[in-house]
Amino acid sequence: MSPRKGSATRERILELAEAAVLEKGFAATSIEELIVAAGITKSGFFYHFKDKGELATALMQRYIAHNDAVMADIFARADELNEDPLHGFLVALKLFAEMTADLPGTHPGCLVSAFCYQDRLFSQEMRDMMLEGVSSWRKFFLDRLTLIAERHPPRIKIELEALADMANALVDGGIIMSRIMRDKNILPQQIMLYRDFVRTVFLGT
Amino acid sequence: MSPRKGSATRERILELAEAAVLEKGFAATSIEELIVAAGITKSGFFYHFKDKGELATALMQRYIAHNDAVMADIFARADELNEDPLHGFLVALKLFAEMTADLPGTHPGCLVSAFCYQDRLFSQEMRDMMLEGVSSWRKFFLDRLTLIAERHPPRIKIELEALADMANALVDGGIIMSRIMRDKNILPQQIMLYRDFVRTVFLGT
DNA sequence: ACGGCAACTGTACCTGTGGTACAGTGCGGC
DNA sequence: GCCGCACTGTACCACAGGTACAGTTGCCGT
Repeated sequence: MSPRKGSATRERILELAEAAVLEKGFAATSIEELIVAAGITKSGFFYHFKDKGELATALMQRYIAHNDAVMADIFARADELNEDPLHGFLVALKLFAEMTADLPGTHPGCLVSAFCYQDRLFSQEMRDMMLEGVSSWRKFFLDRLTLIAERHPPRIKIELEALADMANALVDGGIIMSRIMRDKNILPQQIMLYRDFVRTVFLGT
Repeated sequence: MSPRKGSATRERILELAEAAVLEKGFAATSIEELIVAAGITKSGFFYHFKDKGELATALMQRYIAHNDAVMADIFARADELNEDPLHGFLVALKLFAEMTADLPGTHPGCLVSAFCYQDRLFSQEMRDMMLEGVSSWRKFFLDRLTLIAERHPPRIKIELEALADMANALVDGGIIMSRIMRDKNILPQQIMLYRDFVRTVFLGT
């Protein structure tokens, strides 16, 4: 998208904006504060983004790409150490839980959750991106669960699609709970509970 | 037309506001549109709420109270039919899942989730109310799970507090997934999955 | 060395939303 | 008949988002 040598400014704005949006919400994040923090002018901002909606779109694009990369990395590391897809999955979930537990404060938040209750503020493109992102995460988990189910027949009747969605739901829900209860342990705890459930489904109690 | 004392208007504003806020977000809901829909003037609005923040607070108060009532009702109905606390819990979860499945469209949404990513917009009072509400839901589930664990020793090592939080996380996460995927079945599915997990924890596979 | 273009700055001005201030009004109950 | 609740009407303000557009700066290829 930027064929030229980089506008580091654009990236800096996105970085600042993501932190601000996750901390206090999109509407409460003013362009004014972003340009002050980034050390540019209003004109400079609108040079990079034609309006606030375009900032949101860019933010989501970046977020989904980054998230995909982090996920892929965790699962790759876990799989290196494991033959069995189930054990690889369980290790990955543990790594993920540890990663979120090791964050200095509570998890910064999920942009998708942050935007989903205000999506009328944004374009259709935004909604499609969110759908795309979540669908790809679902597919990622579903593929993995399907592979696992081949080797380890589920001990209870279960929809693998729903079990895949559960990971997403529990992470987003866990972040929300962490924020509201001001307790950073809730998210890693919920991830470990999901892990317990998956293990139980495929290995029994 | 019996516009008795006590302001029906205030309630009408809250009703309209809740629907609008859940549909498109708090920031995207203007006072202007609310007063047009409610058939009052701006002055009328500010007679009832000193500012938009107070509307938010009233909205949350109402939401939590309503939610508590619905929950209490479901569990009361489920318990009427069951001696065993576990079976009562499982029946209640099924009733809850059916209730959400029977909604005409997707679930209208959870105000707590909707507000949690923009809580800097609101007062400390707001954040305390949300904490209070979620804490009481946690306690509600935890008390129940504790009762269950006395009769049915858990088959796997598990923190009952985390299992209680899981219900909240999964509902909020499930609603978010339903919205993003535009699939009203995800929420009831996730509730049933939680039910499967609880059953498995206390009864085994 | 020079022209061109990306990446800005500066100034001016407009709109919508939230919010304040306060005087006035209709009507139901005592 | 008059008190006061639940409003209406008018006027006015601040600020965020946004438009418009002319000007500036510095790196890049030729």
